[in-house]
Parts: sequence; C-alpha cells; structure tokens
Amino acid sequence: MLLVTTAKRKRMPRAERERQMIEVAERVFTERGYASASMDEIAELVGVSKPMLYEYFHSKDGLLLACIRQSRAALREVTERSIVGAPSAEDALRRGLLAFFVFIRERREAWSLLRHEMALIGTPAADEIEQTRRQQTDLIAALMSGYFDSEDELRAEASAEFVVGACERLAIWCERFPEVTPEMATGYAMDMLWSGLSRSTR
Amino acid sequence: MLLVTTAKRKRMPRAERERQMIEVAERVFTERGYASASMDEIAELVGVSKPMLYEYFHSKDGLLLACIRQSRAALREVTERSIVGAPSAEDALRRGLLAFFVFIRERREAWSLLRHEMALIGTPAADEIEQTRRQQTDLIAALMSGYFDSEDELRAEASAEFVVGACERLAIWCERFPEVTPEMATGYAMDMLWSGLSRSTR
DNA sequence: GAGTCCATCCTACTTAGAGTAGGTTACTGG
DNA sequence: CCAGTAACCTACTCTAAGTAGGATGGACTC
Repeated sequence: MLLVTTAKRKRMPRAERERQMIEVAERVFTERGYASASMDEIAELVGVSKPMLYEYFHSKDGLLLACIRQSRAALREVTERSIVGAPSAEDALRRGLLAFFVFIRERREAWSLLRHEMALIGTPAADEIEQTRRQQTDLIAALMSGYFDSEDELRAEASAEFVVGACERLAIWCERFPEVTPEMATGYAMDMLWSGLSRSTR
Repeated sequence: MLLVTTAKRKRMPRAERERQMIEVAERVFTERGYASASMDEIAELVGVSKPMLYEYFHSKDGLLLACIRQSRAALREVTERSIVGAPSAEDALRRGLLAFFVFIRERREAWSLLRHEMALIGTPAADEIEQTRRQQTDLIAALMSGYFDSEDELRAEASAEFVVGACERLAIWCERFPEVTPEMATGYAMDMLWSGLSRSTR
C-alpha cells in the first residue's frame, strides 16, 4: 500500500470539482504566469488527471477564461456595492475608485489574473474577454452618461474606457510601491479625473 | 537542380539579417498573435533556418522583445518630435496626444505589437518590458512635473501612469470604431485630462 | 592561386507540454 | 442486486520550442 496518510481521492460532483480546479488554476497561473503554467501541474495539484481538466474547461485558454470571469465578477460586485447610496456623483466616483484600489490590494490573485487577459489576444477566447471587460466599462459609462449630452454616446463610452484604462495602469504602478495606500491612489485618480490638469494654471 | 527562379539565398551581414528578421517577425506576430506564431514559420519566411533566429535573438520571447523595443522607440520618437516648440503646456499635451493617436492608426503593426507586451509577464523578459514602458511614462512625467509641487514626485509619476494607461485603453477602443478620427480621440482625451469631470456640475 | 580562418548558415535531433482516444470504476436509482 | 451513467484514468499523438554539432562561403594573407 502506497497511500499512507493521504485521504483516499474521492469522487466529487462536477460543480464542486470545477470550483476546486478554478481555485488551483488561479493560484498556479498567478504564480508561474500563464505561459509557464502547465496543465499537468494543475491537474496534479487538484489531485486529478489531465483529461478531467479538458472535460470541464475544453482547453488551457478555457481554464484561464473561467478564472478571469470569476475575478471580473468579484471586482464588479465590489465596485457596484460600493457606490449604492452615494449622495453625489462625485462621491460615487470616489467610492468606486476606493473600492477598486482596495480590491487590487486585498485580492492579489484575482487582480493578477485580470492582468493576464492579454495573453488571450489572437485566440478564440478573445471575444469573450472583451465581454468581461465590457462589464466594467458599462458600469462606468452609466455613471458617466450624466456628464455629457445624451446624444454624444460615443464620448461617454470613450470616457469610460479612458477611466478604466487609467485606473488599471495606476493599479499596476501601485504594486511597485507598497507605501501607496488605496486612499492615496484614490486621491491621485480623483484629482486627475475630477479637476483635470487645468486647475493649476500657474 | 532544384532552384529554378529563386534567387540564390545570399549570406548577409548580421545587422542586416537582424533587421530583416524583426521585420518579418513583426508581421507574423501581428497577424497570428504571439502564441500562435511559430518560429519555424518566421524562419521560413525570412528564408533562413530556425537556429539562426536563436543565434540572434536567443528565444521566442527575445524576438518579440526586440520587435517591441523597436516599436516603442518609434512611438517615443514621434511623440517627442510632436511637442517641441509648443507654445504652452496645454498645447504640448494636445500635440502629444494627437501624435499618439495618429501613430496607432498609421503604424498598425507597431501598435498591435505593443499590445502583446502582456504576453511576456511571468517570463525573464518582463523586466525589460517594464523598461520600454518607462520610456513612455518618463516623457509624460517630465511634462507633468510642472503641474505639481516638486516635492510630490510620487504624484507626478502616478499621474503619468494614469495618462498613459488612459490613452492606451482609449486607443484600443478606437480600433473598434473606424469613424473615430485621431482628432476626435484627442478631443475626448484632452477634455478629460485638462478640464476633468467637474466642469459640468449640473 | 592556394591555404586558412571565422562568421554565417544548415540538418537532424531532443524535449516539454497541449490535447485526445478509448477504457475503467464508483455511486445512484430502481 | 443489477443496470446505467457520471466521474475518472492510462497511455498515447503531435506540434513547436530549443539545441548539438557540423558544413560552407568569402575575405584576407602569402
């Protein structure tokens, strides 16, 4: 008998196994990076054979996509909750930003995963990725729409992309400076977004 | 004799061959995407054998990196030239933005390549990538420094990242709308950056 | 022209890892 | 107790990254 203390590998219902696989994959993708992560390793860590991964997620891209979808959903949830009941538009913006910068600090793996999206450009999953991203920008675009003529929808959408891109990049930058708190980051972003550069015309 | 009309494959000095390889690789990476592009194919299109690619660029990552470096340099050159002699800071900003949005429309391949950067996170080349990116933000940061207390260097740097991220994302968005001219994109970005959202406090 | 040196270039491999064919076993409801 | 099926496995194939070791054009001496 080789198995000594190892609890005998049990069968599991699909849903549960799926959750488990995503959990492990999230960790491995984050640690090794998408390209260097191997399906064999993930399978082994889950305690299951490789074909199971393919049965459930169809491809390596598919597995990454599932992880990303989950992280996006979590991020969206957090930001959405943060802005309900904000007394003003300015306040809603500030709260949303803070929620975001807190998220990227506390849910490291989730955020790291979202940065791997780009690994999928040029693959069939690219469209799906665009969808998950839209989730984010649509929320912002809705908030934005109050600021522009309702006809100029293009501008509202552009502005939403602008904000999302700005904050994502700022978030990546923050990782290099642990002393930059979510509050500080929010401050930087808020000043830029709300007041713009013209304020200090000296 | 198998070679009929094919001009006999000539030997070339290293520098020239290198340029040729980068040129081909740029095209292939852009068309197929980084992951789906194969070194064999690139080698064949160059008219050379695979070990030559490795001799010159050491790895697939290395080849991509070389392409990216070149594109970044081109982008930097264009934006830098555009702002010399601008009469005001506002004008410098506008000119720089316009130059950028023109670049991404006219130099499709170069720009597409820059979007593939993320494919390298988690690889040894990641640091180098960060360097090429810094090129861009440093330029902006220098412009920015005039707007903030000289002590608050952190804020200047953050703002530079903010601007770069915002514009990159906006540029990606533009690709989906051919009717959005570089001038319009510049307008959107300029309004957000210069005036901010507070202007329309209704 | 004949010899020699080295940078350019090649053929022919190894290896890692994505993805698959086809069969086996544990649980579930009758 | 006996299907029937969902969960699972072993043992492959195949593509593409990366490499070992050798061949060759051509520039430069003598």
